[in-house]
This record gives sequence, structure tokens and C-alpha cells, in this order.
Amino acid sequence: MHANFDLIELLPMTLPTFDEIVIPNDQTEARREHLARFVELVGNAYPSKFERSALSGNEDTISNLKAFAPVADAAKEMADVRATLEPGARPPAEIKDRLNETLKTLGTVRIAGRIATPIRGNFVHLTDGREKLQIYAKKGQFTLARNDGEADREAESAWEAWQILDHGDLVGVEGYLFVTNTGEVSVHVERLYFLSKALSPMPDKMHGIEDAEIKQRQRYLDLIASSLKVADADDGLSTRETFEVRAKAISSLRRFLEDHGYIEVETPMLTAKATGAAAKPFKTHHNALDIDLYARIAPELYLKRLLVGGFEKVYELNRNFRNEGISYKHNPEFTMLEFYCAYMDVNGMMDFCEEMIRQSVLNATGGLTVKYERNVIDFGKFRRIRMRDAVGNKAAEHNDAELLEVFENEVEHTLVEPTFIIDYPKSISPLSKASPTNPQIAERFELFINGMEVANGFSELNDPREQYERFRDQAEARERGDDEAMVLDEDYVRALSYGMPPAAGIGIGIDRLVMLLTNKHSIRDVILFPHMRPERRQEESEEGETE
RNA sequence: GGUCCGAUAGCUCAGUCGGUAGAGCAAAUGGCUUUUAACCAUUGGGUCCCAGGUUCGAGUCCUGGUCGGAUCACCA
Repeated sequence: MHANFDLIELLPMTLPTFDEIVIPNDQTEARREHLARFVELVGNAYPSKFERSALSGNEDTISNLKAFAPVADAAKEMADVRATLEPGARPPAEIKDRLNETLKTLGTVRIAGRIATPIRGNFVHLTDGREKLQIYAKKGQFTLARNDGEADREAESAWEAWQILDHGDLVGVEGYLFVTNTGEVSVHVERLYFLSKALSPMPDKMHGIEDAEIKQRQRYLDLIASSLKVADADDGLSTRETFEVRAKAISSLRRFLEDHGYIEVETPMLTAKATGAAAKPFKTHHNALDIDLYARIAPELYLKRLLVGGFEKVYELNRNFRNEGISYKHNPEFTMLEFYCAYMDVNGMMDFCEEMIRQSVLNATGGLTVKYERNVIDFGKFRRIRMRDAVGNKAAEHNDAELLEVFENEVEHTLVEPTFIIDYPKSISPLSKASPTNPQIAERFELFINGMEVANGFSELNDPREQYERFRDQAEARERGDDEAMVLDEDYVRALSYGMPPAAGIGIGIDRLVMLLTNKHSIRDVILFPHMRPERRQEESEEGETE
């Protein structure tokens, strides 16, 4: 196939070469040459650190510096002045000079970031991934710091370095803040540091990365693209902003739980039995023990063992794994928040859940209403509807399984506003306590928003004998071919026999909640690295036709 | 797994009836050097996803495959 095929055969394995991974072309050739020249100029093109200044009171990231009052005020004043000018006209020199006086008294600033625009003349923008700040370099007015401890390169070499910087390189600069003739707050570079090389070219500055496959496989590139985009003809959150909202929502949930006395725990992800939910597991093998293990489908039974042990309020926020279909709302691994509270029942849990989600929406988005697709979702008030009422007048004609099916097919997708569906049939709720007034009904709810199930909670069944019988019913269903029926966990029954306090618990699908908060229509848009088929190189796909 | 759609330069995309592979951005070279996505000029850059077929001739038509997207089914 190739001339050097025999040579490749001699290698212990067919390791791809560097050039097969970072494919050379006219773009990358230039960058490789520039890198080689930087090694000559600064000694080490990949230094270990760069210390940023702290004029803003915190480390001067570009975002922090731009938010720092004197900088923000100067930018604001210039923007106001510019708004009154003809396009292309320059702001009055008096204002500019006054602002420059103020900015200069702040002293020397040291910032770092990625070169966000192609070098054109003396100006370039740096980005910290989030905000951009312009820097200005004038031949003869700055030096190039060496990364090997030697004295700086002087003007001539510094200017050469400036000219061979590539779009995407990481640099640090030392200098002073000033306002340009056109009124943009910038850093006048006095010392330039080369910090790291972009050997691969940057995405299009206007369009970014459009290919959904590349966005997901190479999320780093998607994130870079969103930080480099020039015009925010913004319809929707950038990738960066989406994951910032996700982080805020999660930290708000954690804070809410901790403020209410919950402690975070971690329970096994690899377990001998996959139970605690109705789902198919991933199977793996432990070599030393020579036993099969399963990736957990839910932490539920472990968390309730902790209630038995005396932890009254516990939560776990982590991944579950289910070996099932992939869809816009299903990823094989997904993030679930589960928590349990002793001495609380299903109604208390609904109240608590409602308030917690409301806080999270507020903290993540700044408001209580969220635009999603064509709907406006109001998190101000959650409805509560009995399942039989939701299904309507046909409810009486159906048994439990049929009722659930009618609900899922005809009602679920209509539940746009946050809605707790309550009074689930007991037969489909094997871990849930039965209602004291109606033994066919479980003290259980599910929360639906925009037609998606977001949470599932109930009064926890704590009678060990009844729990055993529920498991036994599940085992019979399994015998009949229901391969998602729940598996008996003997130790869990044993744990309950020591006495578990009355308690309520809930699981909240974090990815789905984040979809709602970010107006994303695919779970893959709110998971940084969603599951994808492995990427195969050409040679492999030609040889590996053994399916 | 079913159905529909897609894959062309580093990126974003055109490509007519089957007849020499195109643009913008990005890159290189030179000019400019307080500019605001796009300054001026010149130049280079292609496995048209892969394999096969039809044809004098395939980016284009046909078959199979790979990967992805949308949607349906199951699941949270």
C-alpha cells in the first residue's frame, strides 16, 4: 500500500506518527517555522509560568482587568463619547489624555492570553477564553523576554518576534494601560513573553466551528472558536457561556443543599449488582478478583444505607451509566443529583425540590423565567397534578401499565410548565412507600418540564419485609422477560432490617435541567465530551471490516 | 435498531444538464503602521468521506460502506 509499508510492519505496534496526528499543510508549515525561530529567540518556547499582575485586586486575568473599575469606567466613558460621534471620527484629545493620565497611575500591568486576531500592524487582541483585551506593540518600544534566564532581546529581535506571532499563540505582555485614538482601552507593550505555540490553525473568526461532530469531538476547538468570534450576532449562548451556566447551576444546587445541612458523599460506581433503578447496565471485569462488575445505574441504595447508618441528610452529585439508547435527551453517562432527607415525606421533598430548583435557575440565569424553543417556562410556581387526573377521563379504563403508557404517550410532552405528577401506581415504584390511604398508589412524584422528566422522588420504603417482597415481584417480572426489572440487593434488605428512619429522596437529571437553562435542544450540547463513536483512521477502517 | 438529510481548501460555504475544482476568511511575500470582522497588491493551497459500478469522461448518476445530524422506538 505504501512504499514504507514494510518499515511500519517492523514497529511493535502501528503507532501513528506525529504528522499523522497533527497533519502538515501550508498553514501548519509556517507555524512550525515560526516555532523554530522562537526557540532561537527566547530559548524555550514552552516556559513553565507567567506571573500576572494584580492591579484589579485579584489576579489580572483579562476578564478581571476589564471589570476593574478604573478600566471599566474609562471604557464606558469612551464608549459614551464614541456613541455621539460620526462614524470614523475620533474622540476629543482632552478626554483621551485625561483618561490616559488616570490609567497610567495604575502602574505596570502583566496579562496573558491567546492571540485572538491575526497580527495586523501594531494591534492585536488577547483573550482569556472569555473576554478580549487589545495590546499595542510599537517597534523600538518593547523588548522580548527570554525564557531561559538570559537578558531580553532588544528592539530589532522583539519586532521580528512580534511579526511572526501566529493567530492562536499564547503570549504574555508587560506594559501600561492607555486609550487609543479610536477610544479602546489597550495595553502598550513594553515587554513581550512567548508562552506557548498554536501549531494548528484557528477556526474561522466569523463562523467558528459549525460541524457538530468537530464541536463535540474537539470541544477545545469549539471553545477556542467561541472565544475568538468577532461579531456576536448572538442567537443563543456560546459554548463557553453554556458551560458557565451549567457550573453556576450545579454550584447553586450544592450550596443550597449544604446550607440546609446536607453532606456530600461518594458511593461506588463499580458494583457487583446494578440496581436502584430500572435500566440496563454496562458490564466490566475485575482481573485480580476475576469477577464481573457493573457501572452503577443509580446510587440510591447506597445512599439509603447511609440513612440507616445515621447520616440524616446526604447527597451525591455524580455520573450514572445506562447501557441504552442515545438521543437528544439520553447520553450513556449522565449526571444525577440524588439526595435523601430523614424524617421528611414526599410532600416535604416536593416543596424543597421546588425551592432548590428555583434558586438554581435564579443563580444560573439571573431570572425565574427561561426561554426555551418557542416556550417561556416560568419557574415561579410548580403545578401538582395526580397522574389519573393528568390522563383524564379515560383513566379509569386502564390498569397501571396502560395508565403509564397513556401518560407517556399523550400527556408527558404537553407538560411545559414545571409540573409535579403525583400518585404513581405502586407496581411501577418498587423502592417507594405506599400511600397510607390507598395501597395501590405510591407516595411518589416526577417533575416534568418542557415535556421532559427532570426529577423523580418519593417517600422511601423502609419496611425491610415489604422491600423484600417488592424485589421478589421484580424478580418475577424479570423471569417473564423484563430485563430492566430491578435486581434484588440482599445487603440492602439486611440494612433496612436495622431500621431506617422515615425519609424522602429524589434524583434530579442535571443535564436536562441545564438544557432548559441554556436553551439547548440536545443533551450533547450541555455535556463537554458527549459519547461518540471512536474516531478511526483511514487505514484502520479499511482493514477492520470484521463485524 | 427504523426513516430522512449531510460530508468539496486550515475554517465557512458555492459548484447549473455528467465536460479543466471555485469564493470569502485564514496562510505566504511585499507595502502600510493608533487599527476596530473584512487596508492594498501578488502567490501558494484539493484523497471533492471511502470502495466499487455506469460512461469517451463522475464532485455531480447508481450500489455498498464509514462518520455525523434530525426524527421515531426504548430509557432518565
